[in-house]
Amino acid sequence: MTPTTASAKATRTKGTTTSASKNQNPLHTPIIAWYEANQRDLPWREPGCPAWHILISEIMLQQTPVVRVLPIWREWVERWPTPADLAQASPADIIRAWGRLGYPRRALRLHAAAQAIVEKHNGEVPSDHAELLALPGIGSYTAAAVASFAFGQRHAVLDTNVRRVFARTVTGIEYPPTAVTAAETKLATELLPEQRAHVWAVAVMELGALVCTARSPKCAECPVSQQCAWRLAGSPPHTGPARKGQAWAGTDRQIRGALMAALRSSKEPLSHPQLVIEVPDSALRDPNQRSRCLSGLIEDGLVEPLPGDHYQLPA
DNA sequence: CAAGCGTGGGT
DNA sequence: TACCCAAGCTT
Repeated sequence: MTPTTASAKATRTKGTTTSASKNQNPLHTPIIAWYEANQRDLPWREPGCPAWHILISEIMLQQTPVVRVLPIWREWVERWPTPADLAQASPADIIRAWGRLGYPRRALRLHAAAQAIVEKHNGEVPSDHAELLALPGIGSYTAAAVASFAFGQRHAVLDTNVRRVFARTVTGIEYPPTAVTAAETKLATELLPEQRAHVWAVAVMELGALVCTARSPKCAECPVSQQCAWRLAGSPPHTGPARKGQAWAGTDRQIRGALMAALRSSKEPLSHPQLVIEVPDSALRDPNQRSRCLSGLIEDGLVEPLPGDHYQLPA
């Protein structure tokens, strides 16, 4: 690995007025201490891990569990160690290497991000939050995460884990709102310590991932259970509308997944009849849905149509 | 801005 | 067994 980055590049200047121990919210010390003792040994957290490799991990981890990301991430950083390497790869290779991680449009966006990094940033992952945010597939969370974890900067990193930890410990509710609210962003910003904010960010995330979990939180192991507003309120259950689960059976999403799985595993272009065999019964009975999904995949750049009603992954 | 977008393990 | 949900982004 080429250590082009790391916390050493922290752009923030060191403490000015307040000392680290003074005037900070009471969650900081116990959560960071807990993190130092309990953090997982993840490869993208190793010192000197290149910003590009960290960026890859963040994209892969969007809505995807760590255990599923690990082997694919290792394959990618070895195969495409720099943005320039990925920028030159073919979509078909990238989509196949993405495997069954899910949401394959992420792979395409990462490809596009690599090309933008080559063309606009001289092949180096930008450290500026706004420049990160402008890259394809990078939104508010990922921009803050890369700026924090790859460059040691100070940003409010608000992912689903952090939102849940703050909802419970500070706001006193079991689950955060469906969508990120201005109040949550404000709170996360206010809680940001002056020093080592990137450590605070990853520590809160880790606490949410390992202890303050969505279901069956391990409060007995929590370093801040004694000051958790939700616990102190008697752990009241979530009120309000039930969070709607994602439909799956019979949806376009299922059909798209089946079509992509068929095309990934085939070395040759597939005819339309061959594709039909691969999709679930629900779509067999609905040619409209099939064609809609295929068109959508082509529109997304995930499938390339060939003459004679054949299809393949984009060359 | 709510809906759409994959996949598979946990409970 | 059926949900639930996992380091979100885009339109």
